Parts: sequence; structure tokens; C-alpha cells
Amino acid sequence: MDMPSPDYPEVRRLHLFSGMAGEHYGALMRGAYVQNFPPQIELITEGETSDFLHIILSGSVDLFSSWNGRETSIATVRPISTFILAATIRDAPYLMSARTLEKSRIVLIPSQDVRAVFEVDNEFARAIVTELAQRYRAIVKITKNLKLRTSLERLANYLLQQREQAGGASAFDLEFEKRRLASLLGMTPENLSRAFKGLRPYGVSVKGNHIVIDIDKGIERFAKPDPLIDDPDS
Amino acid sequence: MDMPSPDYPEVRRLHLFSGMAGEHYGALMRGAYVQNFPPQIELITEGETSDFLHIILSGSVDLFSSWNGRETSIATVRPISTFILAATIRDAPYLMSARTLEKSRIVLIPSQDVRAVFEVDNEFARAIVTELAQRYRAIVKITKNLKLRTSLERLANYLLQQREQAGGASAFDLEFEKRRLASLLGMTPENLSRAFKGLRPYGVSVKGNHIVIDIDKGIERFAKPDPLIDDPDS
DNA sequence: CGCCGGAATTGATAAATGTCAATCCAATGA
DNA sequence: TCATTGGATTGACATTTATCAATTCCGGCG
Repeated sequence: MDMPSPDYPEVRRLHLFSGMAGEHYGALMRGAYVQNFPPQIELITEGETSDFLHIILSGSVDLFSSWNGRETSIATVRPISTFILAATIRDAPYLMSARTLEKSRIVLIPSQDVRAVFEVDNEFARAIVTELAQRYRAIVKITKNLKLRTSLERLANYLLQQREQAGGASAFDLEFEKRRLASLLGMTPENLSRAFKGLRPYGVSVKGNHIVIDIDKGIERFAKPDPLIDDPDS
Repeated sequence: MDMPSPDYPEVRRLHLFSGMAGEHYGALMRGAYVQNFPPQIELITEGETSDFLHIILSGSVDLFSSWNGRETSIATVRPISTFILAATIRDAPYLMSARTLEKSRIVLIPSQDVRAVFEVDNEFARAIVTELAQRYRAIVKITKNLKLRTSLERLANYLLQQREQAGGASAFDLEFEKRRLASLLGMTPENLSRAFKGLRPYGVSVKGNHIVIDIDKGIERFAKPDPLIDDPDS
């Protein structure tokens, strides 16, 4: 299962690593290893200190958090990207837990190696800035979405985002379980069901995880998508 | 009102600038200026592109955001610290607006200068990483607070935080208007009033903006503060 | 001092969201 | 094929939160 010193060109090509010195990259990878995880494995538990920087090569990972017996999904990580970079850099406890959603292949780089290379490789430091700035902006958008919109509006905008991602096709499939989607959107599964019904007048129909949107029925007028909340990048 | 080439030692001492080369610091400050703003001035409007990195020397600034006629406060910035760093670094549109809450003195550094120095000064780049990681973690906590807690729980934890900040004193004053507090906590002013009443059984009494907490009445047991949500630092 | 105006509070009500229990449904495996 | 199982849906209901309107409170000012 383990695989020492992985040499995945796609990792090297990641923005985070592409500019750094070869020897530093080598130093990072010497201590790293790759592992395949089955679905639903908890990779990281919030509150623990950061031992490894994680990079997901395939599959998907749920970042979630718990308090007082409640739990909520905060984001989904997809290949190829790192996660829990901020905790690694600050050598601080994880604020979120992480679990595989499906079978996933993940690179683990010891946090102390990351911090050591960060101290000596300037391009790596600069790449981390870009990465962190992007993640910061992503979660600002999540917060705005939560505070400024009702659950119906959040769902409508989520569907428009997915539609966009499917190349603007009128039909597409939901990318994960509805109960997890509900949690991401900050509502209960029961409420998500009702929200889907609530969007029917705007041309949304649902069959299992298959969605069809009749774009002429005014969903955009209802959702009022805003690049400052809904654009995944920028 | 304007003041070219400011030389505030407290700016130089900021973690963000303390490690960088003197000439680079000088280059940043040559293009910078300091300005005094009255209360309620909008310094930054979301959606615009980042012209200046802002540093607050005195006073306080509200970061807020709007959508579809609604508005919400997201965070408060206090001296001495920067704000809207991520947008500056990425040369991307602001995701939040900023307004002074009181009379405030603010340093403005042209964003292009910041980016130019970022490219050549390695210590500066590393300092930005630390700063961004910290801000990222701060907003993750904000999101967790919003998604995992009811408004009553958010208020209870906020009060415990303030109490802590007042040195654990049984009495302290709220630091800003209740309607703004309501917005920060994600509720309406009316609801905040009722939430204060709802905490009365737990030993919270309110008179204007003066708060007294009888800590033995079980507010901590109710609030269940959690460092992974409520600790301002780490 | 008394008036004014904005914020805060209160009450009544509505809307949004959550909870609980009872199905329904679709995928899985014997 | 059928039984099992877990997610999804539905209905009934409770709770939370928002809205609207009417005071009340309080600080500044004439």
C-alpha cells in the first residue's frame, strides 16, 4: 500500500511545486509517501497537530467539522490539490477534519519537511502565498453565501454553478450524496428535499441525483448569481 | 490630511514588515501615504480591484459584504494590522467592503508596490504566508461558528470571549453598537435583544452596552466554548 | 431643561428551518 | 427473486429566526 519516494509528474507540475528548486523538491519527496485509502476513512481529526501536508491525486475528500455533537461539511477537495496547508505552515492544530469520500490516492509530506523547505526555498514560499490567498478567498465566499442567502437561494446558486461546470448543459448529475450536499449548503437533508421542490417553479426537476434545468423558467433571476460569491476562481 | 513617506516605527515592527530588507521597506513606504478618516467612510468597495494594501494604525474598520440588498458584517479590523491582503497579492477584486467605524488613521500602500516587493524580498514573502495562514484560520472559525451553532450559542460564546479579553472581569462593555454585533453574529438586532434575554437564566445581565456575567450561573456549560472555534489566535 | 433623532426594545405575527416518525425507493447480495 | 439496508422523501409539528410596527430609551443640542 505504501510507496516511498513517489515521483508523480503531476505533483511536480502543481503550481505549489512547479517553481521550486529540484533539490528541494527532492528533499520533500524523499520523506513523502503515497497511500491508497478506501472511502470513509478519516485522514485528519480536528484538534490534532499537523503531521503531514496532504495532496490528493485521485478521489475526493470531505473537509468537515464538529461541535457539541453536530457536524457540518465545509468544503470538498478534489485532485490535484493540497489540503490543510495553513495548519502545516503555522504548525498549529487542524481546524477541520478530513475524510475520503471515495477511494482516494493521497500523498503525505511530513509537515516539518514542508516548513524546512519553506524556510530556504523562496519560490516555494511565494507559491504558498498564492495558494493560501486563493483558499482564503474561497472561504470568504463560503461565509458570504451562508450569511447573505437563504437555503433556497444557496441551492439555486449551487445548481447554476454545477450547470456551468457541466458546460452549460441543461442536464447533469449531482456530484455527491444529497445529505452531504445539504450539509455543505448548511441545511438538513429534509430541507434540501423541500428546497428542490421549491425550485420546481423555476424549471428545476430532480430524479435521483439527475438534475434537469429549464433555464428559461427564471432560475437565474431568482438565484442572482454573483461572481464575488459564486465564481470558484478569482 | 495626506502625509507622504510616513515612517511609523510601529508599522516597521509589524510582523509583516519586520524581517524585510530596509531598502525594500523604504521602497514600499515611498509610495505610501497616511490618511485620517472620519467615522463611517467607505474605504473599499467590494468588486473593485485592489489599488492599495491598507494598514490600520488607530481606530477600527468594519469588513462587510452585500448581496441583493442585504448586508452583513464579516469581521472587525483593529490596530495594528493589515487588511485585504489576499486581494492585493492576487491582484483580484475585493470580496468585502470596508468602512471606518470610528475616526481612524490608515496607511495606504500601492498594491503594485506590494506585489513588486513580494517578488524580490524573500522574508516579506514568508511573512505574508504567516499572515495569510492566520487569516485563513480565522475565517474558518467564523464559518464553523455560523454553521454549528444557534444564534443564542454564538452570542454566549461571544460574551465569554469578550469577558476573557477584559481579563476575566465579571463586567465589561460591548465594543460596538448592538446592531453591528447582531450582524457579525448573523442575526437581526431584534433577535439579539431577545438573545440577551435568553441568556439571563445563565447569569447575563445587560444595561445599555454594559454587560455583567455571573459566571456561576452556568453560561460556560451552555456555551461550550471550543478553542478550535473561539480562540482568536492559534 | 425639554426636545429631537437614532438606536434599542417589545409585541404580534410570519417565514424559514429543524426534528421526528413513517414510509418510499433503489442498490446489494443471499 | 426477494429480503435487507441505507438514503431520500413526506407529513406533522416544534423551534428558530425574521419582519413589521409601535414604543421606549438615551445622548446631544437648542
